[in-house]
Amino acid sequence: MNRPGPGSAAKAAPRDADDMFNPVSLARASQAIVDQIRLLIQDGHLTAGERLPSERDLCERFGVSRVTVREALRILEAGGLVTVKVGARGGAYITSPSSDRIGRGIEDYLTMSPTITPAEVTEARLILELGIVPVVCERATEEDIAGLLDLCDEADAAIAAGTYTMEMSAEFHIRVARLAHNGAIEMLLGPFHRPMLTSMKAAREAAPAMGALGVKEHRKFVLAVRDNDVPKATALMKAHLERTAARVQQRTRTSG
Amino acid sequence: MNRPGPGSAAKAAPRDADDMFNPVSLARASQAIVDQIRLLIQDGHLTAGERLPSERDLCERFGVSRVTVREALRILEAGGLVTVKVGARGGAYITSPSSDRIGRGIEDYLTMSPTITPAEVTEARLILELGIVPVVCERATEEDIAGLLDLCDEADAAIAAGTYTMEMSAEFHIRVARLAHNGAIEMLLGPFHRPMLTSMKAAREAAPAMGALGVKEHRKFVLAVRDNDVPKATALMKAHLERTAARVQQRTRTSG
DNA sequence: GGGGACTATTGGTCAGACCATACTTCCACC
DNA sequence: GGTGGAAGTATGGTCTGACCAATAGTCCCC
Repeated sequence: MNRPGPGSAAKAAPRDADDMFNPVSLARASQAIVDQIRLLIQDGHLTAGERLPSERDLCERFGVSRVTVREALRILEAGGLVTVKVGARGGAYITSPSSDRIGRGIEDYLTMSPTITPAEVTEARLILELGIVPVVCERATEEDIAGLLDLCDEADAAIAAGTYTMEMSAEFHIRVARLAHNGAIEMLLGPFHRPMLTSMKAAREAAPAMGALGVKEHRKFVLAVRDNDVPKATALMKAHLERTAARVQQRTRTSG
Repeated sequence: MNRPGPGSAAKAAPRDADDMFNPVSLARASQAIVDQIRLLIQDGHLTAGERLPSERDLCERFGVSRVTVREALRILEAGGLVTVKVGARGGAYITSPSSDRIGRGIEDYLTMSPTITPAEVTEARLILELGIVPVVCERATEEDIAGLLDLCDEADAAIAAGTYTMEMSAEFHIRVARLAHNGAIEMLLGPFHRPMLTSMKAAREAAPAMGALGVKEHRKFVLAVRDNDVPKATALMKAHLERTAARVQQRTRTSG
């Protein structure tokens, strides 16, 4: 492998006037590789399940060292575009981003972006959870309803035993979201629950009786869904979420 | 630095019974570092703007080589948790994930997940865009309305000149989303437009007159928002989006 | 014919080195 | 004394060559 100077490998290497003007390559070689592979995936030249050449192969093809290739793979892996397996027949396999991975990204954003207030997060969640109610009413099956009611029963038992947690409440909402039978919605809504949880845990300890009320509201909502009563179900969910939101807001003193 | 064998640096190194049972460390040292730093950020020990030690410092602290530290930084960078600057006073700075970065992740997911059909994406978009209408009506200022009307004028002119593109349509919807004045919603809704675009571009060429109708609908929607007529604005947007969705569905032959 | 050892492939890591970049300091010159 | 450029320094970006660890396939022996 020719070596035009380690640090300038990512550069244009303006050897002469012939290839002097076309380059404008990125600052980082690894990023350039990521962009290339990313494009190949988007254009369908690489599809899920396919296997990239080995790292040592990619080195030669891209004309960079293994370190650089590996950094590119780490970036792609972090984005959920490939998964890397070790051992013979191992390597980087093209894969579809998973809901979990994207969800964690959204979660990070909701949690740590300074420009987003808890009030905004709550509002966004409200819009999503209310928006799916018609879809949920339309698509919920008998088993779905029964499953939700079982969950309510468990929650009641937990409250009686004093073991009810916010996780169980979140579980209910996640299950409801799943009834929309829409992966995109499930992916968008999932990340909202974990951050909520942390900010609500303390609140619940201050007012443990609220949990019982929450479960009551959950149950009434399920019954409305069973009756296919969209307006009632929407109103119930709205009241439930807004009451919850008020508690969060009370604690976190948001500016919104 | 002691060197217990390169490949086993990430392992538990079960030297004797004393520390034999606590480990269960990750397969990859770089991932372990990512998890550690991630936790520090979440727990507030590292806040946005702070600077991590230099790569060479981190090597010593974690007891790994620079390659490993760098891979960890690439992963964190891909997740938008740090940005790396070069030169003196450079290094890894803790940063909040940007809307763009997360948006691209969502976009990847919507585009490439095999479990998500175009119909689901369309439905999710419908729920979001309809859900924000009340908020938009409530918060839109005079300038906001004027800006949207200007955009409609430009679109009309472009149609007359035959230069109207789907990008301009998407721009309208993005601007509307921004009127919700909610960063979370903007972040969630943004990624929906680019994938739509690609699947709609061809459709428009098949029916160029549709563009004019779309702009008409845009304008009527803006006027409804100006009048604070939530039901009317919602109905208009619903009809507009469903007509668009029908076109997409017609082309992509989704199973949903 | 089946099970275990061997081998090849491939990712994971290390060590040390060099270059490119950007900030800091300081000195010479005006 | 102020200013602009030159040298110094800290830091990321990359390269090289090597070894270890994990895994799948193969082959040999029982």
